[in-house]
Amino acid sequence: MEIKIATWNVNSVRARLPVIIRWLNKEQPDVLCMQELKATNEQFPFDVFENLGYHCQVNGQVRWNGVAIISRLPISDVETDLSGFLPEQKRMISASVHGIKLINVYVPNGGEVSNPRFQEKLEYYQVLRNYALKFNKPTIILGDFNVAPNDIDTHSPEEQNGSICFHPLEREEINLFHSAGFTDVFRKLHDDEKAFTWWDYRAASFRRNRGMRLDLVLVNKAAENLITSCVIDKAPREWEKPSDHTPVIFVFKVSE
DNA sequence: ATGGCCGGGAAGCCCGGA
Repeated sequence: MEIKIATWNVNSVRARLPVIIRWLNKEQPDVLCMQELKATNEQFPFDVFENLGYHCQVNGQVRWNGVAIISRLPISDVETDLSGFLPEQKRMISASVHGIKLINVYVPNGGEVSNPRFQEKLEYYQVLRNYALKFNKPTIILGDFNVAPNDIDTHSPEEQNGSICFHPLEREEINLFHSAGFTDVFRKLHDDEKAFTWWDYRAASFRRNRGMRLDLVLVNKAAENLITSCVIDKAPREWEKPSDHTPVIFVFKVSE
């Protein structure tokens, strides 16, 4: 049996609802992890997704942030507390689906490198890593990491080096995930493909393909060899009223 | 060749995003 899982920063679940529905109908994922809901739990359109056959687990807040897991398979062991870190910012929801631990994250952007929020962003990676290491089962951290890990993951590495989402200190945090046993599965399966998941709304960035690969799927050793594919679906970035991010889809093979 | 956006909540602007 194969489970099709996706991650997508939708940039407002309410503004994006027609695009999300169209995409679910096209791709038929078993699980979709969403970030940047920009909605409270009360504002989340449960009925729409439930009518499409999805159970919904939501960690929302007013105006900013917010994450959700929707799944056609049963969801259990839901957690929304990331070790007590930044409790007022709803950026994480984890759950078990068919024996797999999914940790859905929206890492802080950090503002500018000079901003105090940048240090908070660096700390977020460390807290997330320690949180992920506590699960003794196939574990997948997926979502918007707000960093392009390497030169190949951004449009102009020389010009962007040191700026937000491509700072050496941020990229080093991704290396520390690797040291902790987590593999960037898209990069493992496509070692020389320059592919992006985000393009700025401004400056015709999508048409000029000035993007970054900010949305990652990191898997531990117990999960690594069970993933048979991982692709970036650029299609919904071309649709009317798109998110500035596009989905990353992977397939997980399970027994029975 | 170049680059001028988008969303929410409160209010007719501001903050945040990356």
